[in-house]
Amino acid sequence: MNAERIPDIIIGRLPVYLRALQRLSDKGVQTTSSQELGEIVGISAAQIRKDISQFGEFGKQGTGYSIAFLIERLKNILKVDRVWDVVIVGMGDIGHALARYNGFANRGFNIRMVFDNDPHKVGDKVGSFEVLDTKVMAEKIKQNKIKIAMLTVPATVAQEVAEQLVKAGVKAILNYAPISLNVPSGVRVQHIDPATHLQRMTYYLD
Amino acid sequence: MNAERIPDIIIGRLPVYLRALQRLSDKGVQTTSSQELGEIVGISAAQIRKDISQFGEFGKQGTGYSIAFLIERLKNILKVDRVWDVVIVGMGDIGHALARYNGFANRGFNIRMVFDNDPHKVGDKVGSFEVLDTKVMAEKIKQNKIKIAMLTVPATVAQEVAEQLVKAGVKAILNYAPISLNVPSGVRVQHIDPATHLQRMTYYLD
DNA sequence: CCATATTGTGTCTATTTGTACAAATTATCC
DNA sequence: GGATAATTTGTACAAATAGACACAATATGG
Repeated sequence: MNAERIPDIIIGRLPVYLRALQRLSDKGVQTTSSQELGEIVGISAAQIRKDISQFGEFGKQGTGYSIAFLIERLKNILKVDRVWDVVIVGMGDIGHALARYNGFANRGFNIRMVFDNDPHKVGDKVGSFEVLDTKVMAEKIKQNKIKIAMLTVPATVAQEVAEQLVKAGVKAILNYAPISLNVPSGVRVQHIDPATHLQRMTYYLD
Repeated sequence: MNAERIPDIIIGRLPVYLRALQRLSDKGVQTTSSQELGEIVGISAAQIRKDISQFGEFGKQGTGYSIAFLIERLKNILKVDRVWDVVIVGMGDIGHALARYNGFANRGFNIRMVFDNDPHKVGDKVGSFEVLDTKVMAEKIKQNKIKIAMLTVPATVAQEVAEQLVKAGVKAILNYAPISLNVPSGVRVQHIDPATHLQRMTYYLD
């Protein structure tokens, strides 16, 4: 294992490899090559070999990679060989969809609690969760030492809520609000904004 | 205007700048600087100046950038100075949320039709849309010359549906299914997968 | 008219990707 | 069963891309 700092761009590709490998594994495939994996995820074989080799020699010349082993290593590297508790803040349509999504469990995440500030929603059931009041959010997050939040509140309050989350100890925010969040260093943010993603593609259309 | 090919990494930042500028504009601000914009979006001022200057000299030394003008230029560059028709395929929770989301209209996109293959859903109303049968999807897309689709179907059928979309003339797909889509060159794909985004952050947590 | 602000860009440095190949493994052939 | 061909990794090296830095040139404001 190389002790040097790994560039974030490589870290960003690992979950994509992992997802493809898990899919292969589910189909019963035992072994793959950088070539095959590259074709699946649309990345050059050399790139994949180089990315993986940052963390050790996981492959075998002539044979390729054991899928089960590589999955195990990637999960360990990405720290998803454990289960992370996650909260969702904002029970609008997107919050609803995320709360009911069953794709988190086998990828290292457990939705633990969901919050909203609307008195009409607090107490409602969404999926298997009872909506909790944002007033008790900081307290609950601290109590349960939760480090990850998905933020699905309106843009107007997103920055403010993000600050509450950070203050309560959250270190990673998946932000669905269409604004750039400002957070202290040490806190990671990923942005999901469909319009932004679409605008990134229209440049290439006629 | 520079005629050279612009790197995709720069194109990817422009929608983020645009979003921040529109937010400033909504607040009534007239002028900004690379410095200020950089603080908002978390990118260095030099980077922003260089990105913008790829397309022309839009700023003024000593003063900064006229927000209205810069918005206009960025919209033009990203080709969102027009309105793009978009279809949504898959009326599960995420499809529902997108169909009812009102954040597309003022960012260059008009949801035109929504599809599902479930006979129980076809004919239902979702937001202001009547759910159409996937059987007529290719035909409708061709008829209306639609170039952009949001794909919110289960992973098991996502590749297959993507191929139908491409065959019908779609050139840009926003993919919510947790798989890497394989599409011909000339077709753009952006992936939105919350678990993948979360896994990109857990690496940095303790 | 001087102090301050701010752009656009040339230069340098760092990062990222591509290419090629030795080394190791497996498959095939006779 | 031994020789040969085909795979495939990990990495050294080269090329390409991206980002940081610095500053001349220009604008504004008292």
